Amino acid sequence: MATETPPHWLHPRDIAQARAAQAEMAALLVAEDDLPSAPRRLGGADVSNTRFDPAKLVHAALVTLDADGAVLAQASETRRADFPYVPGYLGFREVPALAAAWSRLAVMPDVLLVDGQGTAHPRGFGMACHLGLVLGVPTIGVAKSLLVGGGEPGPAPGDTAPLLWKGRRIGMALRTRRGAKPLYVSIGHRVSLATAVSIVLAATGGRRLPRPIRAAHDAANDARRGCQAAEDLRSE
DNA sequence: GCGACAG
DNA sequence: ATCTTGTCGC
Repeated sequence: MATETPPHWLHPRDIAQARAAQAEMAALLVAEDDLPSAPRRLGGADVSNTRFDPAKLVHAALVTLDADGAVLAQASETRRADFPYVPGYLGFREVPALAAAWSRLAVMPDVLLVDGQGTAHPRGFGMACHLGLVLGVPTIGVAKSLLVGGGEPGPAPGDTAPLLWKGRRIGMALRTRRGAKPLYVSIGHRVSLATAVSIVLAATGGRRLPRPIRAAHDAANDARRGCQAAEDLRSE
């Protein structure tokens, strides 16, 4: 797995090359469990953006939580996005910064929950797959809305419904909280869908989003605000 | 050709 | 993703 990373896997010159890179990478994904058994250290990954930002900065953050949900470590990386936001190619915009942050994370998690799709993607290669493959780490895609496909779970927490697209099961729609929109869980890398759903559900502290995702979101926002504060001081 | 479209 | 207060409901 974690061998070398061809340049175009992180920095394709255009959409055509990005699409080809996704096909190359998708062929290397592992869809079976290849991670420690519980209790596990769960990681979270997310990116924050500033609207109308001419510098096009992406603030990426990673966090590692212990079995009780306490933050054991966190790392963030801010850099200019060298790829635009294009639905279906989010990995090329966010993975480079996340990978940089990963190298500075003091405590490695056993599995990483990524804010975005895994295999619930037009070509079966969402950003959770992208990040997992580049890092060689088990990842789970946790999306708040759909990119492709559909599926409506029952109203009770824990209810699921297959996320179907073109006759294929690409993930699972999961109700994590009554009255809240479902989450769309899919495989990233080195984990099975059943395990992914189990982990996400267990990490929900009565909230809609699993703890690692919330913590990563907070960390990414902190990184963004920190940069904003620095910019403000510079211009005064 | 007409919509849809993770973050 | 981001801009934002109050407000409805458990």
